[in-house]
Amino acid sequence: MGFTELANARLETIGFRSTAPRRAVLRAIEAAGAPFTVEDLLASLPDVGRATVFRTIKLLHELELLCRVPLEDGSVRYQLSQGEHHHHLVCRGCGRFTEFTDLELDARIQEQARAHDFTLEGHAVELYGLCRECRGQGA
Amino acid sequence: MGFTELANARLETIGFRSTAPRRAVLRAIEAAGAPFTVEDLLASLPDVGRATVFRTIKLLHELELLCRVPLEDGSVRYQLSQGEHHHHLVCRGCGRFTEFTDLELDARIQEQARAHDFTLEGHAVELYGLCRECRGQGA
DNA sequence: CTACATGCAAACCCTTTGCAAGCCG
DNA sequence: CGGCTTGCAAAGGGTTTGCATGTAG
Repeated sequence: MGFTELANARLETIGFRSTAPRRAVLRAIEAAGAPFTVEDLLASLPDVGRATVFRTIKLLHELELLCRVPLEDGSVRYQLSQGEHHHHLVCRGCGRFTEFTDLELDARIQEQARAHDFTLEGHAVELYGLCRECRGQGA
Repeated sequence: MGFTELANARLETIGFRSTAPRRAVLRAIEAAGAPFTVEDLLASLPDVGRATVFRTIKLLHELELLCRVPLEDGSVRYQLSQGEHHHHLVCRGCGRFTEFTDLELDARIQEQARAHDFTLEGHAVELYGLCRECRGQGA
Protein backbone atom coordinates (compact mmCIF):
# COMPACT_ATOMS: atom_id res chain seq x y z
CA MET A 1 0.00 0.00 0.00
CA GLY A 2 1.44 3.34 -1.09
CA PHE A 3 1.44 6.60 0.70
CA THR A 4 -1.63 7.86 -1.13
CA GLU A 5 -3.83 4.99 -0.01
CA LEU A 6 -2.38 4.96 3.47
CA ALA A 7 -2.81 8.64 4.04
CA ASN A 8 -6.26 8.60 2.50
CA ALA A 9 -7.37 5.81 4.79
CA ARG A 10 -5.93 7.60 7.77
CA LEU A 11 -7.75 10.79 6.88
CA GLU A 12 -11.07 9.00 6.51
CA THR A 13 -10.62 7.24 9.81
CA ILE A 14 -10.22 10.52 11.61
CA GLY A 15 -13.26 11.93 9.92
CA PHE A 16 -11.84 13.89 7.01
CA ARG A 17 -13.41 13.44 3.63
CA SER A 18 -11.72 11.76 0.72
CA THR A 19 -11.98 14.30 -2.05
CA ALA A 20 -10.48 14.43 -5.53
CA PRO A 21 -8.23 17.42 -4.80
CA ARG A 22 -7.00 15.83 -1.61
CA ARG A 23 -6.14 12.60 -3.39
CA ALA A 24 -4.41 14.51 -6.14
CA VAL A 25 -2.18 16.22 -3.61
CA LEU A 26 -1.40 12.90 -1.97
CA ARG A 27 -0.45 11.37 -5.29
CA ALA A 28 1.76 14.32 -6.20
CA ILE A 29 3.55 14.06 -2.88
CA GLU A 30 4.09 10.36 -3.33
CA ALA A 31 5.38 10.95 -6.84
CA ALA A 32 7.76 13.69 -5.73
CA GLY A 33 10.27 11.24 -4.36
CA ALA A 34 12.61 13.98 -3.22
CA PRO A 35 12.06 16.82 -0.79
CA PHE A 36 9.82 19.41 -2.36
CA THR A 37 8.73 22.97 -1.83
CA VAL A 38 5.11 24.03 -1.76
CA GLU A 39 5.85 25.78 -5.03
CA ASP A 40 6.93 22.47 -6.55
CA LEU A 41 3.68 20.87 -5.52
CA LEU A 42 1.62 23.76 -6.78
CA ALA A 43 3.34 23.57 -10.14
CA SER A 44 2.66 19.85 -10.43
CA LEU A 45 -0.99 20.39 -9.57
CA PRO A 46 -2.22 23.14 -11.88
CA ASP A 47 -5.81 22.11 -11.34
CA VAL A 48 -5.80 22.18 -7.58
CA GLY A 49 -6.24 25.50 -5.87
CA ARG A 50 -3.41 27.15 -4.06
CA ALA A 51 -5.29 27.20 -0.78
CA THR A 52 -6.15 23.53 -0.99
CA VAL A 53 -2.55 22.54 -1.48
CA PHE A 54 -1.51 24.59 1.52
CA ARG A 55 -4.36 23.26 3.60
CA THR A 56 -3.61 19.67 2.71
CA ILE A 57 0.08 20.03 3.46
CA LYS A 58 -0.74 21.55 6.80
CA LEU A 59 -3.10 18.71 7.56
CA LEU A 60 -0.59 16.04 6.65
CA HIS A 61 2.08 17.76 8.63
CA GLU A 62 -0.12 17.87 11.69
CA LEU A 63 -0.82 14.18 11.26
CA GLU A 64 2.93 13.65 10.99
CA LEU A 65 2.59 12.04 7.61
CA LEU A 66 4.68 14.83 6.17
CA CYS A 67 7.98 16.01 7.52
CA ARG A 68 8.90 19.68 7.41
CA VAL A 69 12.53 20.71 7.09
CA PRO A 70 13.57 24.31 7.59
CA LEU A 71 16.61 25.35 5.57
CA GLU A 72 19.17 27.86 6.73
CA ASP A 73 17.89 30.54 4.42
CA GLY A 74 14.50 30.35 6.05
CA SER A 75 12.80 28.45 3.26
CA VAL A 76 11.01 25.19 3.93
CA ARG A 77 11.01 21.77 2.29
CA TYR A 78 8.70 18.85 2.89
CA GLN A 79 9.05 15.18 2.37
CA LEU A 80 7.25 12.01 3.27
CA SER A 81 7.77 11.24 6.87
CA GLN A 82 9.83 8.09 7.03
CA GLY A 83 7.79 7.17 10.02
CA GLU A 84 10.26 7.25 12.83
CA HIS A 85 11.79 10.21 14.51
CA HIS A 86 14.92 11.33 12.75
CA HIS A 87 17.31 14.16 12.01
CA HIS A 88 18.68 15.62 8.80
CA LEU A 89 21.88 16.18 6.95
CA VAL A 90 21.16 19.09 4.63
CA CYS A 91 23.49 19.69 1.70
CA ARG A 92 24.23 23.36 1.03
CA GLY A 93 25.23 22.45 -2.47
CA CYS A 94 22.35 20.53 -3.95
CA GLY A 95 19.78 21.14 -1.22
CA ARG A 96 19.04 17.47 -0.85
CA PHE A 97 18.89 15.96 2.57
CA THR A 98 19.45 12.66 4.21
CA GLU A 99 17.82 11.35 7.31
CA PHE A 100 19.52 9.62 10.16
CA THR A 101 18.67 8.45 13.64
CA ASP A 102 21.04 8.40 16.55
CA LEU A 103 19.90 7.07 19.88
CA GLU A 104 22.95 8.34 21.66
CA LEU A 105 22.36 11.81 20.32
CA ASP A 106 18.76 11.66 21.43
CA ALA A 107 19.93 10.49 24.84
CA ARG A 108 22.13 13.58 25.18
CA ILE A 109 19.17 15.72 24.32
CA GLN A 110 17.05 14.04 27.00
CA GLU A 111 19.84 14.54 29.45
CA GLN A 112 20.16 18.25 28.68
CA ALA A 113 16.44 18.72 29.16
CA ARG A 114 16.61 16.94 32.47
CA ALA A 115 19.61 18.98 33.57
CA HIS A 116 17.72 22.20 32.88
CA ASP A 117 14.51 21.05 34.50
CA PHE A 118 12.86 21.37 31.15
CA THR A 119 9.92 19.24 29.97
CA LEU A 120 10.98 18.09 26.55
CA GLU A 121 8.21 17.92 23.99
CA GLY A 122 10.14 17.87 20.77
CA HIS A 123 13.44 18.70 19.18
CA ALA A 124 15.05 19.41 15.86
CA VAL A 125 18.56 18.65 14.74
CA GLU A 126 19.79 19.78 11.36
CA LEU A 127 23.32 19.36 10.07
CA TYR A 128 24.45 21.62 7.26
CA GLY A 129 27.32 21.02 4.92
CA LEU A 130 28.21 19.34 1.66
CA CYS A 131 27.41 15.88 0.50
CA ARG A 132 30.08 13.87 -1.24
CA GLU A 133 28.96 14.74 -4.74
CA CYS A 134 28.85 18.46 -4.09
CA ARG A 135 32.12 18.50 -2.23
CA GLY A 136 33.80 16.90 -5.21
CA GLN A 137 32.48 19.47 -7.62
CA GLY A 138 33.19 22.42 -5.37
CA ALA A 139 29.59 23.32 -6.06
CA MET B 1 34.34 46.64 26.08
CA GLY B 2 30.66 46.11 25.32
CA PHE B 3 29.04 44.64 22.31
CA THR B 4 28.37 48.02 20.74
CA GLU B 5 32.02 49.06 20.72
CA LEU B 6 33.20 45.63 19.73
CA ALA B 7 30.83 45.29 16.85
CA ASN B 8 31.45 48.83 15.74
CA ALA B 9 35.17 48.28 15.68
CA ARG B 10 34.72 45.06 13.78
CA LEU B 11 32.56 46.76 11.19
CA GLU B 12 35.05 49.55 10.65
CA THR B 13 37.88 47.09 10.28
CA ILE B 14 36.10 45.33 7.47
CA GLY B 15 35.36 48.59 5.75
CA PHE B 16 31.84 49.42 6.84
CA ARG B 17 31.09 52.90 8.03
CA SER B 18 30.27 53.79 11.58
CA THR B 19 27.02 55.67 11.31
CA ALA B 20 24.60 56.95 13.92
CA PRO B 21 21.77 54.58 12.91
CA ARG B 22 24.12 51.65 12.91
CA ARG B 23 25.37 52.47 16.39
CA ALA B 24 21.81 52.96 17.61
CA VAL B 25 20.91 49.48 16.44
CA LEU B 26 23.98 48.04 18.12
CA ARG B 27 23.11 49.74 21.38
CA ALA B 28 19.52 48.53 21.23
CA ILE B 29 20.68 44.98 20.67
CA GLU B 30 23.09 45.19 23.55
CA ALA B 31 20.35 46.62 25.75
CA ALA B 32 17.87 43.95 24.77
CA GLY B 33 19.44 41.38 27.04
CA ALA B 34 17.00 38.69 26.00
CA PRO B 35 16.24 37.20 22.62
CA PHE B 36 14.35 39.69 20.52
CA THR B 37 12.31 39.84 17.35
CA VAL B 38 12.97 42.32 14.61
CA GLU B 39 9.68 43.89 15.63
CA ASP B 40 11.01 44.41 19.14
CA LEU B 41 14.04 46.17 17.79
CA LEU B 42 12.01 48.30 15.45
CA ALA B 43 9.80 49.37 18.32
CA SER B 44 12.76 50.34 20.45
CA LEU B 45 14.23 52.35 17.61
CA PRO B 46 11.45 54.62 16.39
CA ASP B 47 13.93 56.95 14.75
CA VAL B 48 15.75 54.36 12.72
CA GLY B 49 14.25 53.25 9.45
CA ARG B 50 12.77 49.82 9.06
CA ALA B 51 15.12 48.95 6.23
CA THR B 52 18.18 50.01 8.18
CA VAL B 53 17.28 47.80 11.09
CA PHE B 54 16.81 44.83 8.79
CA ARG B 55 20.01 45.59 6.92
CA THR B 56 22.01 45.92 10.10
CA ILE B 57 20.66 42.70 11.55
CA LYS B 58 21.51 40.89 8.38
CA LEU B 59 24.99 42.32 8.45
CA LEU B 60 25.59 41.30 12.05
CA HIS B 61 24.22 37.87 11.43
CA GLU B 62 26.55 37.38 8.50
CA LEU B 63 29.43 38.47 10.68
CA GLU B 64 28.22 35.99 13.28
CA LEU B 65 27.87 38.66 15.90
CA LEU B 66 24.19 37.91 16.06
CA CYS B 67 22.65 34.52 16.51
CA ARG B 68 19.42 33.62 14.73
CA VAL B 69 17.00 31.18 16.35
CA PRO B 70 14.11 29.78 14.33
CA LEU B 71 11.03 28.90 16.37
CA GLU B 72 8.68 26.08 15.56
CA ASP B 73 6.00 28.38 14.25
CA GLY B 74 8.40 29.71 11.66
CA SER B 75 9.09 32.99 13.40
CA VAL B 76 12.63 34.08 14.17
CA ARG B 77 14.39 35.46 17.23
CA TYR B 78 17.85 36.96 17.47
CA GLN B 79 20.24 37.36 20.29
CA LEU B 80 23.85 38.31 20.84
CA SER B 81 26.06 35.52 19.80
CA GLN B 82 27.56 34.31 23.04
CA GLY B 83 30.68 33.69 21.10
CA GLU B 84 30.79 30.00 21.51
CA HIS B 85 28.81 27.46 19.66
CA HIS B 86 25.69 26.40 21.53
CA HIS B 87 22.22 24.97 21.30
CA HIS B 88 18.84 26.06 22.62
CA LEU B 89 16.05 24.98 24.88
CA VAL B 90 13.00 26.83 23.64
CA CYS B 91 9.98 27.11 25.93
CA ARG B 92 6.65 26.73 24.17
CA GLY B 93 4.98 28.48 27.05
CA CYS B 94 6.82 31.76 27.47
CA GLY B 95 8.94 31.68 24.33
CA ARG B 96 12.14 32.27 26.23
CA PHE B 97 15.13 30.14 25.52
CA THR B 98 18.19 28.93 27.27
CA GLU B 99 21.52 28.09 25.78
CA PHE B 100 23.56 25.04 26.51
CA THR B 101 26.63 23.37 25.17
CA ASP B 102 27.23 19.67 25.08
CA LEU B 103 30.48 18.33 23.76
CA GLU B 104 29.23 14.80 23.68
CA LEU B 105 26.23 15.83 21.63
CA ASP B 106 28.51 17.69 19.23
CA ALA B 107 30.68 14.62 19.01
CA ARG B 108 27.70 12.53 17.93
CA ILE B 109 26.94 15.08 15.27
CA GLN B 110 30.50 14.95 13.98
CA GLU B 111 30.29 11.21 13.95
CA GLN B 112 27.06 11.19 11.95
CA ALA B 113 28.56 13.53 9.39
CA ARG B 114 31.59 11.28 9.08
CA ALA B 115 29.43 8.20 8.77
CA HIS B 116 27.52 9.75 5.89
CA ASP B 117 30.62 11.08 4.15
CA PHE B 118 29.27 14.55 4.66
CA THR B 119 31.42 17.65 5.12
CA LEU B 120 29.93 19.32 8.14
CA GLU B 121 29.83 23.10 8.01
CA GLY B 122 27.30 23.90 10.66
CA HIS B 123 24.43 22.52 12.63
CA ALA B 124 21.42 23.54 14.65
CA VAL B 125 19.88 21.82 17.61
CA GLU B 126 16.72 23.14 19.16
CA LEU B 127 14.82 21.51 22.00
CA TYR B 128 11.18 22.44 22.43
CA GLY B 129 9.12 22.02 25.54
CA LEU B 130 8.21 23.78 28.76
CA CYS B 131 10.43 25.47 31.26
CA ARG B 132 9.79 24.90 34.93
CA GLU B 133 7.77 28.06 35.41
CA CYS B 134 5.46 27.34 32.52
CA ARG B 135 5.04 23.71 33.37
CA GLY B 136 3.88 24.68 36.84
CA GLN B 137 1.28 27.06 35.55
CA GLY B 138 0.05 24.74 32.85
CA ALA B 139 0.60 27.75 30.60
C1' DC C 1 33.97 65.18 -2.89
C1' DT C 2 32.47 60.42 -3.64
C1' DA C 3 30.79 56.32 -2.35
C1' DC C 4 28.43 54.11 0.96
C1' DA C 5 24.36 54.39 4.07
C1' DT C 6 19.69 55.91 5.09
C1' DG C 7 14.65 56.43 4.90
C1' DC C 8 10.53 56.03 2.76
C1' DA C 9 7.22 53.59 0.47
C1' DA C 10 6.25 50.33 -2.65
C1' DA C 11 7.23 45.74 -4.05
C1' DC C 12 7.70 40.90 -2.85
C1' DC C 13 7.19 36.30 -1.15
C1' DC C 14 4.82 32.98 1.11
C1' DT C 15 0.88 31.72 3.54
C1' DT C 16 -3.73 32.34 5.34
C1' DT C 17 -8.55 33.82 5.15
C1' DG C 18 -13.47 35.15 3.76
C1' DC C 19 -16.96 33.69 1.20
C1' DA C 20 -19.96 31.68 -2.26
C1' DA C 21 -20.28 27.43 -4.72
C1' DG C 22 -19.39 22.38 -4.80
C1' DC C 23 -19.39 17.73 -3.35
C1' DC C 24 -18.95 13.74 0.06
C1' DG C 25 -21.31 10.76 2.95
C1' DC D 1 -29.58 17.21 2.24
C1' DG D 2 -26.06 19.29 5.76
C1' DG D 3 -21.78 20.37 6.44
C1' DC D 4 -17.07 19.79 5.28
C1' DT D 5 -14.18 21.29 1.14
C1' DT D 6 -12.88 23.95 -2.55
C1' DG D 7 -11.34 27.87 -5.35
C1' DC D 8 -10.74 32.40 -6.01
C1' DA D 9 -8.99 36.54 -4.87
C1' DA D 10 -7.89 39.50 -1.48
C1' DA D 11 -5.64 40.20 2.97
C1' DG D 12 -1.75 39.43 5.84
C1' DG D 13 2.99 39.35 7.92
C1' DG D 14 7.61 39.75 7.42
C1' DT D 15 11.40 41.14 4.65
C1' DT D 16 13.58 43.35 0.68
C1' DT D 17 14.25 46.88 -2.88
C1' DG D 18 14.47 51.32 -5.79
C1' DC D 19 15.65 55.72 -5.50
C1' DA D 20 16.56 60.33 -4.02
C1' DT D 21 18.87 62.34 -0.07
C1' DG D 22 22.25 62.41 3.61
C1' DT D 23 26.86 61.85 5.48
C1' DA D 24 31.29 59.41 6.83
C1' DG D 25 35.88 59.27 5.50
